[in-house]
Amino acid sequence: MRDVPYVRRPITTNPPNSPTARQCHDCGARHIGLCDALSDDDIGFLARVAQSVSMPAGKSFIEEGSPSAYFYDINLGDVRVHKSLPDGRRQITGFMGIGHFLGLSVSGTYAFSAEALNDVQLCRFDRSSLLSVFAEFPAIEAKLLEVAVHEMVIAQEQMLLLGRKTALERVASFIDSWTERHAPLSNRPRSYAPVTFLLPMNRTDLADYLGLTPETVSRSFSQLKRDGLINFNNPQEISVLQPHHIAAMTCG
Amino acid sequence: MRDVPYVRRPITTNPPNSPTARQCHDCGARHIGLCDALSDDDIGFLARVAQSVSMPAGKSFIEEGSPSAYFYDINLGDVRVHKSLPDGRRQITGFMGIGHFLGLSVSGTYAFSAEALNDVQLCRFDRSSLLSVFAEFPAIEAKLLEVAVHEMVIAQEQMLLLGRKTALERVASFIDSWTERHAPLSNRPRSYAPVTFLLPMNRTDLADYLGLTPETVSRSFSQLKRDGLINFNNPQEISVLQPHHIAAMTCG
DNA sequence: GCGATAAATTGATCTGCGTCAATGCACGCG
DNA sequence: CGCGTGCATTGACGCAGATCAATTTATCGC
Repeated sequence: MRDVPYVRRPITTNPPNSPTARQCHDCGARHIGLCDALSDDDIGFLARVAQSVSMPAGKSFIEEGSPSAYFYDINLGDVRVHKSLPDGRRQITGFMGIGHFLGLSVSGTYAFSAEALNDVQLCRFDRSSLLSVFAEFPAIEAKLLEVAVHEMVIAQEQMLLLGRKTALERVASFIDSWTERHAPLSNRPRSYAPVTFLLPMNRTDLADYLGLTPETVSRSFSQLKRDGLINFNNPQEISVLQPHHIAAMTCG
Repeated sequence: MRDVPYVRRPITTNPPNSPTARQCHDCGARHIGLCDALSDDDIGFLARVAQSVSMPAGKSFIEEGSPSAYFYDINLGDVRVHKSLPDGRRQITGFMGIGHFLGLSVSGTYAFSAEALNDVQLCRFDRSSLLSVFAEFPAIEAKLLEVAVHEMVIAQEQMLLLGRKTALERVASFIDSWTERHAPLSNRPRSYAPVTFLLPMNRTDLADYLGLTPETVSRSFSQLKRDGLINFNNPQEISVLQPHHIAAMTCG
């Protein structure tokens, strides 16, 4: 535990379940998102101040309004982020996967809630540890800014979707972005080849993400099935038969 | 022009209309937003690499999809930021005022357009200048991250509004946030006192911001008038007669 | 494999907001 | 001062998507 190869200065004692540098090297998020900004040498420092925690499917680990004690980086699994109104209406603001960070806060309390969609492994930093990481690695803070700017671009696209797109366009936009997530155009042997993947969220989650009802999401899926653009082997497993047609329906 | 008091190293020659350090000191945004992160001594550096530019009302100065050559900080006036679909549907993602920054980009092209709502003065940095500012003042980059995180919180609130609020709740939310902008609770003699201010945007802009039509915005305003919660001296000048009632209608 | 349970789908109906159209109102200009 | 132009408001009507309800399908424990 103590023999991490590259410790510049002591910050805190190693928490009991802290990952070793080895663990960081093997981490699913090693070359995605934030950690990609660090060299193999520097990654050891991170291992000193990070705690590895896991969450069972369904577990809520960030509560809107509670003190923002921790900062997280997703190592494995999928997470649902949302805001709620007092009467229970819910808006899911994003589905986060491996390499995404969560929990930065200026106000001192979380502005959103987060739940595990499936079994999730997280890299956890407490507030003070995070500050020491920033102090030691300005590259991390710069990378974080870069990521935040990118999140902002995605948020603006989602506002366009929620404010101005039709139900069918919303569903098509969702399918399109998840097709891209699972099979980037650059990686596809033929750009128009069908792609099959699993959706970690249910129809209600999808509705709360797209500003619709579960019924309307289902009807839109059915229409796309009827038109031969997609197919479902089961409600979780979607086959995008005509990715380019779906992309054309997103309206930008 | 050349005798700015605090130059650490030469970066570029001074552009012809660069503000002097004096100008930075007198700037409307000196103690708002980004520049607030700098000391009086350090602000001179900024003056070396910044250009002061002004835009007439209605002028578009950022075009979605064009190369992100510049970064802006608003010194005076109001700006409308939006994204569009190919068929002309528009979503305004924000109305920015003094001290707001605009134009950070990761991809190299702007993800949104921006127009002056009234006569606007901007502090402009080109890409390379901005990088030199970051290198010289890590505090600016840290502050930028803080601001970006805050923007993200606001964006998530807007997604909640667009996805899940009724027309009346959307309009009330807008009035509430602009009441807060013009007369923060902390500054008000009595928290429930009426507040009057000017709206720099028209009903169509408002509709494109709230995901509604101008007619629905107008009808919602009329209902709030009928209920005695607001009044209009003219379509631009709103009096919020019962700020606490309006706040209660935003539903969070 | 077989029932129990929850989720997804489909159908019927309703409604909030959009659409279309007319009127009101303010400001600028000859 | 009156007229024209553009925005805001108000009214009448229609429809996309919500709501309510029934049916089908997937999953899981036994």
